[in-house]
Amino acid sequence: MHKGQLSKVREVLLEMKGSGISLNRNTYNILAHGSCKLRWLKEAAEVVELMRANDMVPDIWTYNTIMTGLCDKGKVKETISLRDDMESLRVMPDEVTYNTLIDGCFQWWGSVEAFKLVEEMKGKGVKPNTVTHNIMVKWYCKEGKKDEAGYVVVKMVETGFSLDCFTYNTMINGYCKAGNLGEAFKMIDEMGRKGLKMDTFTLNTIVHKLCMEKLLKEAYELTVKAAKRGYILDEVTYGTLIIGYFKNDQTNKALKLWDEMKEKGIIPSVVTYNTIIGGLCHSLKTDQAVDKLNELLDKGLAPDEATCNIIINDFCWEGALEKAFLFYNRMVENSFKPDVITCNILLRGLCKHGDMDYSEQITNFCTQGKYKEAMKLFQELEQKGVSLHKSVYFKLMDGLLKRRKSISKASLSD
DNA sequence: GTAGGGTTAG
Repeated sequence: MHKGQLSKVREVLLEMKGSGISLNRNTYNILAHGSCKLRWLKEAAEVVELMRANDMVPDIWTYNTIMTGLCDKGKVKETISLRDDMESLRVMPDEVTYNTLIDGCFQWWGSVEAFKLVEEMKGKGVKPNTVTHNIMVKWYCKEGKKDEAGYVVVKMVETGFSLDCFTYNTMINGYCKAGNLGEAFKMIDEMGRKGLKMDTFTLNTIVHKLCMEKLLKEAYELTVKAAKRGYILDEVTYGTLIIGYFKNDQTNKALKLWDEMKEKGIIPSVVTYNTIIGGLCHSLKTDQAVDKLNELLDKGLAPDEATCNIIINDFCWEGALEKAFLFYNRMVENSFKPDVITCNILLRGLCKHGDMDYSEQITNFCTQGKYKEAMKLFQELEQKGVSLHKSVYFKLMDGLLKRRKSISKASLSD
């Protein structure tokens, strides 16, 4: 559904309600779902208010849907307070509620808080299921804690849960990221022995690892073989290969794959557009990158944070810092949310030009994880009226972001 | 009509 269409749906529904036609719960839930998919969180929250104003109790689907939208955007606090709301209406959180919350918590707040939620879940008699375990395996893998991930898997089997494709793909990805391709292939064998067929996710994980190892020919041939055997290649498969070829300066092959993908009728999403735009920038083919950016816009797709970061990075790389900041500021005005990557891109650009005396000291503190000391020095210098290089702000923000502290837009645009 | 796996930017 397009944004315009959903607006229309909302309009008509509100009109119907206004003329006394009552809407049922499903109608509201579909509206909540559509709003979340478009990341219209305010509108999604309004659905609950609307339901309550019409003496209708939102159900578990309403809440779970909205909570997923909130967690995706990092609004964990709001999600938790929604959990309290639902409980007070006697809509009891279920496995889906907790799994959503736990995964969001791992992503935005870190594992300590996430595990508290796992305990809370158990305490309330909601039993962790395969999905809960898969979430834990995923985050242990991301944190490089192989043993802990393995322990969760053992525990899973012991408690009677069978491993599914998600579990295997998570572990295969974990092994690939840890540089252990051999173990990843062993997992694929094990999948087969257990009667689980590897899928496009498995394939893409392996293709990505091969590309990272510069084994482009092997990666490509694997996809050809897989396609012949009936596996579906999707935009991620192509995107992965395209990046691989760009990074190894085989621009023509990358562009050929882009065409091949489109010939197959695969419609690239914004992420895949980002890969081609980034690749073309990397190959100094800025004009062609702009063409692809325009194509993205023509298709009615919205550029995202990564698109902005890619463009800012390209300006910085060319040494066009003014353009980079001009673009950055314009985008911030247009609701672009800079993240730690934006900070690093600009920092790297600025470091090439600025006076690094104090910034180096603060950077050192940050590198050592001594954010308190870094902040103290920063404040002292500020009080003394020492004008600090912009990069210092970015480095500090980087540190603060890494500690998962929230950061205000105001302090970023200083 | 709700939760978990794979691609991009430093």
